[in-house]
Amino acid sequence: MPTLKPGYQLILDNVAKHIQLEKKEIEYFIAILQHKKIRKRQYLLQAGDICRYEHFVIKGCLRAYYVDENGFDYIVQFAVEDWWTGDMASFLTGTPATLNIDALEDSEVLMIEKKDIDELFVKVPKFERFFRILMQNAFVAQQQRILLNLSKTADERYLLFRQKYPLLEKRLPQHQIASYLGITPEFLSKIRKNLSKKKK
Amino acid sequence: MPTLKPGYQLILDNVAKHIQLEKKEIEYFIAILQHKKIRKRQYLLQAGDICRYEHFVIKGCLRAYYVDENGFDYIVQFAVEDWWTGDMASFLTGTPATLNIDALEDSEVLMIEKKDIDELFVKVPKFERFFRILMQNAFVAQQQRILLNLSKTADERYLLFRQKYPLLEKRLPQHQIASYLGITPEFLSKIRKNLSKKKK
DNA sequence: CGCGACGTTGATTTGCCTCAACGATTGTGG
DNA sequence: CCACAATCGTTGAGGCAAATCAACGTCGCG
Repeated sequence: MPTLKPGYQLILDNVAKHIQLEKKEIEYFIAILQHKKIRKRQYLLQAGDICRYEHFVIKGCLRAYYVDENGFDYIVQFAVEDWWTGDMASFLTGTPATLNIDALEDSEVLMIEKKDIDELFVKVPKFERFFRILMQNAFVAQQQRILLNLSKTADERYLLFRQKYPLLEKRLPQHQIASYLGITPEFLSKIRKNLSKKKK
Repeated sequence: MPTLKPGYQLILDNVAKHIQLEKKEIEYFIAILQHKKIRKRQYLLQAGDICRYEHFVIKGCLRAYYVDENGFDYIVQFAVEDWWTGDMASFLTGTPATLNIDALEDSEVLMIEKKDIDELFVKVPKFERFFRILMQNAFVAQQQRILLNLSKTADERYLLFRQKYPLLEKRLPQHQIASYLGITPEFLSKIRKNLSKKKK
């Protein structure tokens, strides 16, 4: 096989974690991928638009977030290299997105259009399995997050976040983490101050 | 076709919402279902055990919940007729469950064992699609719940819960709803008092 | 340079919890 | 069938976690 551009290798490896593809299937899959670069602060999706793609990040970092009526935003997901993102509700039903997705760094994604995925499911049913497994894992992770939000205090959640995503913790501005944890940036600052005190 | 017991018709209708089955496939599917009755207060699954089944509720009402180190419990899901439940993390990985599931009313479920589901996916690949869609919908619902927990106050969440699940709101004891919403029963009581005041 | 993004700190307020006491209802064993 | 306990909801006093608001320091960058 000719060597692929690095991003494409990343998505093939991602797929290969759950299903094995034939050469022909790989070619077909690669052919429906669309490559896109997004500059820092640029939108990949805006609330109100219809989300017609699933996105796989091959470079950089994105955030998916909801903006409430008062203009506050709440991050539902970060997506760095090797992660999938999108507004699933909008994608599935074709209704306007409630989420915004934008880039926190200059980024690149591979996108699959809905009609191509639907066709992919028919032509290569193994992908039904792949996305089922993807969704199951996401489901478990989200359930975990719901439980943490219900049962833990802010500093516990922050510590667990650091533990689970040490790389993200270093890579992201603090106020983005605060938004993900559901607390104010000021309060996160105070939490960190307390923690550094305790360490001594 | 001979008429089926009512619970079986319910699950077939549930499946039929997303995939169409041949007669043979229906028979095969029905054959792997296991029927079980659970009395009120009885466990369907206890934390620490391994969850080997997916459960479909055909009668009654169950709750899936996590108990923290201090003995407080947090409800992650209610399941009434026509809903699926289980501890997905345990089911997928074969590790001990972190969730408990028990019956809030005398209930009945149809269960599918993991090995039978795995075989089902191979013999009737359409079920990959079915569970993919099921998971996608669950994913969207959970994401919604995360957003509500992050962005809304307790009374807003309560009102939205009533709006979304009016039947559950009538059927469940208040303190179970409080646990689902992530507030204390006392505080829910005060919320309700305020709301009834405002209505006048 | 100057401005905007980011983080910190302190004073004050508030949403929700804790604890305790008290009815109402349910259910259960004697 | 009654007595008593357990479950469920309500109410109030007090406390704490986290939000709000405002001021200020520090970068990085156009």
